[in-house]
Amino acid sequence: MDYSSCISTSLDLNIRPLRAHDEAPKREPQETDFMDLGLNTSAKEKTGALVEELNRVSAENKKLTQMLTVMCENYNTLRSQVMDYMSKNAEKELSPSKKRKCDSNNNIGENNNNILANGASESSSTDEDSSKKPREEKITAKISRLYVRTEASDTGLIVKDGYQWRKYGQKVTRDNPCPRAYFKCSFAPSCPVKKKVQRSVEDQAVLVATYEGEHNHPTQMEETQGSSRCMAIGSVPCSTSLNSSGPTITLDLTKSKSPIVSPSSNNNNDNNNNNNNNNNSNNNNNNKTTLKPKTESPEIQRFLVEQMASSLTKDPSFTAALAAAISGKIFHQNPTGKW
DNA sequence: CGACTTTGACCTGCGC
DNA sequence: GCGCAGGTCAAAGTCG
Repeated sequence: MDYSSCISTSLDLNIRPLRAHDEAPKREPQETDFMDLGLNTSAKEKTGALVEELNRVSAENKKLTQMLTVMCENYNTLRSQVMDYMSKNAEKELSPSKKRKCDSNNNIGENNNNILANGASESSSTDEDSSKKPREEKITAKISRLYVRTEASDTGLIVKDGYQWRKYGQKVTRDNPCPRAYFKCSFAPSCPVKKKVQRSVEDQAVLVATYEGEHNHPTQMEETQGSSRCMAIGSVPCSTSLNSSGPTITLDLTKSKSPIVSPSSNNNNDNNNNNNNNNNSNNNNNNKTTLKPKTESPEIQRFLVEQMASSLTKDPSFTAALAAAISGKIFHQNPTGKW
C-alpha cells in the first residue's frame, strides 16, 4: 500500500493555504506603504483574489476526494486479503480439533471473523447444558476479539476500552504460558459481559481481549472513545499490519487537518486569512513588530503541527483509544460483522 | 473503609 | 469413574 505519495501532497496543501498572501509582504515594508495601500487595492483585485482562492480550494478538495477514494479502494483490497488469510487459518486450526466443545465453539466463532452477530453457536447448545449450569447464565450474545498492541515492557493485562471491569480470576492455560485474566463488567451490576485477556502466543506484546456478550449500558467514555464493541480481527497472528494500518492512515490525515492541532496553527492561518482578505490595509498599516508574531513562517507552523501529531501518535493510550473508536466505527458500518 | 486485586480452592464439562 | 483443563468463587491482601 502506498499512501505516502497521497498524504505528502495533502500536507502541503492544508498547512499553508494562503501561501501567496503570506509571501506577499516579504518585501521590506516601507514607511509610505500605509498611505497608498488602501487606495491601490481595488474591489476588483480583491474579488479576483477571492475567486482564485476559491478555485484553488476547490481543486484541493477534488484532490483530497480522489485520495480518499484511493484509500478506500486500498482498504477494501487489504480487507479482502485479511479475509482470505483468516479463512485459510480457520481451516488449518479446525482440523486438529482436540479441544473441548466450548472451546471449539468459540474457535468457530472467532475464526469466522470472530463475530457471532446472531449467537448462532449458542442457540445450538443443548438444554442439558443450561440445566446443569444454573448459576452461570448462558451467554447467548456475540463473542468478539480485540487485539491491542502494548509496550513490550508492559506486563499488565489491562485493555482500555471505555468500560469498567472487575477482575475475578486469573489462570495459566495449557496452550499459552502467559496467564489469562478474567474480567466482569462492573460498570452496570446487571451487565452480563465478560472479558478474557491474554497475551498472544505469537507476539507477547499483543494483548488478546475476548469479549462475551453485549453491554446493556453505554460506555463511560462514549463521546471520546467510541463504543468498545470491538472490531474482531480473527486469528491473524497479532495482525500488526492490520492494526497499524488503520490508525496510521487516520493519523496521517489528522496531521494535516486535525481539529486538535488546528486551533494553534490553522486558526492562525485563518486569522491571517481574514486579515489578509479583509483587512489587508490594516495589516500593512501595522508596523513591523506587530506583523512578526502573526506571520510565523509556514515551515515553523508545519513543524509545530507535525510535532503535536507525532507526540499524539507516540502516546499508546491515545492510539489505543483511537483504535477503539475506529473499531467501533468500522463495526457500526459492518453491523453484520462481515468484512 | 470501601473498592479492587490476588490466588488457591472448588466446580464443571469433556475425553478416555 | 477418573483425570485434565478451563472457568469461577471467595477469603485475604492491597491501595487510595
